[in-house]
Amino acid sequence: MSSFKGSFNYTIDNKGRINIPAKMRKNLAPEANNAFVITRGFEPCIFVYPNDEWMKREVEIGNLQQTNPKDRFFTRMLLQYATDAELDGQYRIVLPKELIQYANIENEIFILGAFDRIEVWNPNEYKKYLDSQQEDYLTVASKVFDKKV
Amino acid sequence: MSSFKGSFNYTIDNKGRINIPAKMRKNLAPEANNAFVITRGFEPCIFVYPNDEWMKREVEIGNLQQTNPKDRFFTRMLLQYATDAELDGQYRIVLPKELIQYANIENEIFILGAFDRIEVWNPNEYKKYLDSQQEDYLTVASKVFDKKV
DNA sequence: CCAGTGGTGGGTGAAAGTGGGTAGAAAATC
DNA sequence: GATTTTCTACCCACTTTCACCCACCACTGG
Repeated sequence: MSSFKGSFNYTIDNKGRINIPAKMRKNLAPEANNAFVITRGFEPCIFVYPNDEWMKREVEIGNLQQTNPKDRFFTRMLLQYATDAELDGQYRIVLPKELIQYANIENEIFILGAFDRIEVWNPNEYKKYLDSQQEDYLTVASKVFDKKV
Repeated sequence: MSSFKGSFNYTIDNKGRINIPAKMRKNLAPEANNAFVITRGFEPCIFVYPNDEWMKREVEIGNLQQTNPKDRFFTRMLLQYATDAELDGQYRIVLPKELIQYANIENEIFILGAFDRIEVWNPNEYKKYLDSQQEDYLTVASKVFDKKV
């Protein structure tokens, strides 16, 4: 199982390539085969799933009721923007132009390890996102880390 | 299970390396594999979790619902500052620059065993913290030491 | 007083991050 | 269907960073 953490300030070149940080490569499951599925994030950012984790999402999609309009819509949204990608010789992947636009990405990028996926943000968008949230680190951490009673 | 106690006045070198005190190394669980996860503390300090203890935190994160915006926020907050680290040949780990800044660390450090984690402080920040908390010590102590009814 | 462990400092080669050229494939145009 | 244009996968090249190695001193226990 792949599991990512940490954040990195990197750049994207004019071919749309981004480097996958070495520390994240180390946390990549062998089953992922250095392959990823790139898709639209829920916020203005890009989600990069390693293959092994994406497979789990596909199973979920398979369980949806395709006769249910809401389920159909969700399926389309998720799959419409999904692209396969593989690491090149320098451990980079190419992000689709469409998604680069969607995430408002220009030159600087903020790469974030988010457990089962890697997220790619415009650093400013990420700041905006953080500012829009009311809770601070301490509150969040104590909710998740404190022993349950 | 790893469990740490005691405190030590050490130094950090200009490469950001700190020595893990020998006494703490002895309390390191074999399952930790001499590996740690370093992350932001609640106060201006750095938390260093041995791998075995960090895994327990990751289980909590894995239980979050990634379709829920709040849970996504939690995931990001908790993982953003986390970094893997391993002991080098001299039993040291490298602290990320970002966290060194966050904790206001310059040259001298104060290392504190805090049960399931190791904390790294700027000694002055720790003094400040103590001064602000002194009166609470007895309150908490009674929780731990007094006989339960 | 000596040997071994513990803490600190620094040099260096390999790895990581970044940029760009090019040939062959795919697509577009005529 | 031929020709041109656009892409893109695959190289190669450069700079910076960091993991690893070696070295040294201080202290401690026998």
